[in-house]
Amino acid sequence: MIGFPLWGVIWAKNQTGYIHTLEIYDSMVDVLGKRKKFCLMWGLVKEMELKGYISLVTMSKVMRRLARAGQYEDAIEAFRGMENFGVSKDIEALNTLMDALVKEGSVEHAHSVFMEFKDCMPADPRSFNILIHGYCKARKLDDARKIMDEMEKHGFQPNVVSYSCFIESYCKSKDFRNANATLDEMQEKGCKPNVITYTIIMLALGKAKQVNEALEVYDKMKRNECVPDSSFYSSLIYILGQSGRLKDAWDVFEDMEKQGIRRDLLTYKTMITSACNHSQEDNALKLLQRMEEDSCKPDIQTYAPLLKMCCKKKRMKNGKLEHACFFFKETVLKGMIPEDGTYKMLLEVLEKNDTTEAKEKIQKLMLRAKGQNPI
DNA sequence: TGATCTCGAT
Repeated sequence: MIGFPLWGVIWAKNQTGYIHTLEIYDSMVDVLGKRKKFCLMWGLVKEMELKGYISLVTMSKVMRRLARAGQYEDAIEAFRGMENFGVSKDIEALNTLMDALVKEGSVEHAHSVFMEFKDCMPADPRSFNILIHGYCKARKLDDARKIMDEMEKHGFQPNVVSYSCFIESYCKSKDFRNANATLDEMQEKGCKPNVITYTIIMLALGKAKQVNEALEVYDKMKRNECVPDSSFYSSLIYILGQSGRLKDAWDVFEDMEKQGIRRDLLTYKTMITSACNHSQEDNALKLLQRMEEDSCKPDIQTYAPLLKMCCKKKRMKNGKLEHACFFFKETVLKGMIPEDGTYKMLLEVLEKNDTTEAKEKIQKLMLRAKGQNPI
């Protein structure tokens, strides 16, 4: 019924810890959907139905995968037939469908399905925000505003999420004047911006090379007694690193502990990338060690900048080359596939240095990485 | 809990 590699995935997941049978089934549905094996996916859903295993989580995976494949109508059909599988077709389920349609690129389908069902299930603030998000993402601000008016007509005040969507849209088009105007407007209406709102503006300003303005957002946030989180700090470190203020980036990184904010994978990745971009190899390596001690598991993007930094040095000394090979090996041993570009770069350097043995090792590792990958 | 996220070179 189900191919062998899929069981490999389940087995691998089980190795990482206890998973409830239900979760195993749900993740199988997700994997089949990811591979676009929709016939098998539906077969599994039917099997789950007999065992009474289907929940909204299952159906949301089904709808999300169908939407991702561009099969929007099929995703909507899955919602229509949801009750046949014993999952209630309520506003929560509709919101899940709309969210999947919006995130996979069709706010139009989300809107039409909303119009179809709004009379039989009362919309909640989330329903409206999902559509506002969709239209803002598609840069259709007039449509987003119409949804916001509709939201108010239904007796819901636009909240921090609604406003943040508009702010993000303005930021994407570098219209910081309107982004700030919206920030003022929401406060006038008694809606407090939160850490996500501030992160959106600060990061956008930083990316637009307006570093001082970005740091002003940080001050504004502190004045409004909004507490930063690890995502916010990661964005701040990113901006400081990008603008060449590596010392400040390090200060923020070290300060997090004092503020009682845990450094997560993103924080480490950002700091490692900053260190690599400034060719601080030793510090980058120390960070890698520190993150392991901090029980933070590196992923493929953690090694990419390290590998790149090592390969970049055209006339690489032996020590550096060893490091590069080490990062490559770590990537593969952790079950990830190094990027093709990095792979070619490393091979090129090894060739120049006339190290055939190491080159063969890397080639073998790459084969292993590709063969090991079940998806 | 609906909104943010580090992927660079073109």
